[in-house]
Amino acid sequence: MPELPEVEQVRISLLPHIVGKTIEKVRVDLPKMILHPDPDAFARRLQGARFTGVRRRGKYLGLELEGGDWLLVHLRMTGALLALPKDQQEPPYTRMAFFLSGRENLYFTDIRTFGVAALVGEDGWRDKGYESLGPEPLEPALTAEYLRARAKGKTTVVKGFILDQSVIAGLGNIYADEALFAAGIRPTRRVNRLTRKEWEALTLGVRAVIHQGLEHHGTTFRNYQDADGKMGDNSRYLQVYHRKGLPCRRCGTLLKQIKVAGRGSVYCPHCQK
DNA sequence: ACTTCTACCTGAGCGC
DNA sequence: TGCGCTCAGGTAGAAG
Repeated sequence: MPELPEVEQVRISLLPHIVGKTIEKVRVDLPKMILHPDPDAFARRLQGARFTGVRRRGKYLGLELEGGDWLLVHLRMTGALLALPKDQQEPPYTRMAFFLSGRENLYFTDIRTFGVAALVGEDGWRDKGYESLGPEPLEPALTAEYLRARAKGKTTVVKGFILDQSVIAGLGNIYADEALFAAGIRPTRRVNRLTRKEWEALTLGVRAVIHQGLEHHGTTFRNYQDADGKMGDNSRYLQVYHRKGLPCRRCGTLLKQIKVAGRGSVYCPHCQK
């Protein structure tokens, strides 16, 4: 569920709860979510470790540990990291619990169980998805020229292209639709048919919608919440996502929803060409 | 190599 | 109320 702005909000809200805290014990309830090492070694190696920071890359979180190891986390569709007082009941759908020094514990909850975690350290293990991430939307490396070059020789639809995490890190279905609306480009357009001008508009659109999402602490529709259980308020500012059949905020035309690259996609038939 | 489809899960919302 | 169906903010791997 969470895309870049939501994951960034999780990162920020997590910091005061875990930095400086020691992991006294780890309980893994859903072994398949641990990518590396095996769940027993995972829990054992984390025991006694201390959190020193939290970083984000695309939709991945890196929970940094003293000594250089770090915990790679991807929330996928419905994952959440929640910090709660020890005397409070564990949240529903808890898949993993970190019992910390101090007054709180950290819970990895996940309804659909797609979320994953891994311990990354000296043993050289790498996560493929993480390693192949493209540039961050707000970094200077994301330019129209870069996108055009990456699209060279491809014929795929632009919606699928910008959802590809190796092209741009962090866009998901919401912000992809929003970026395409901002750029005036239909999600079904083929990347080999986009003009330079459109690549420019798309680059600006991606930056703008991600920036806006960050400002509003992310978008919440159903499951997403930050480490304090708070919701983002960006949904109020969305132009197309979840607005099928409603009038375009720019021109009044009724917004359409179609399936593109396997994902529900909303667009304005008048504003997007 | 590229593109599209399917699977992985659970729950919410819809029509009947 | 309840059943069956579709859809959901993601991505890896298979199939074409």
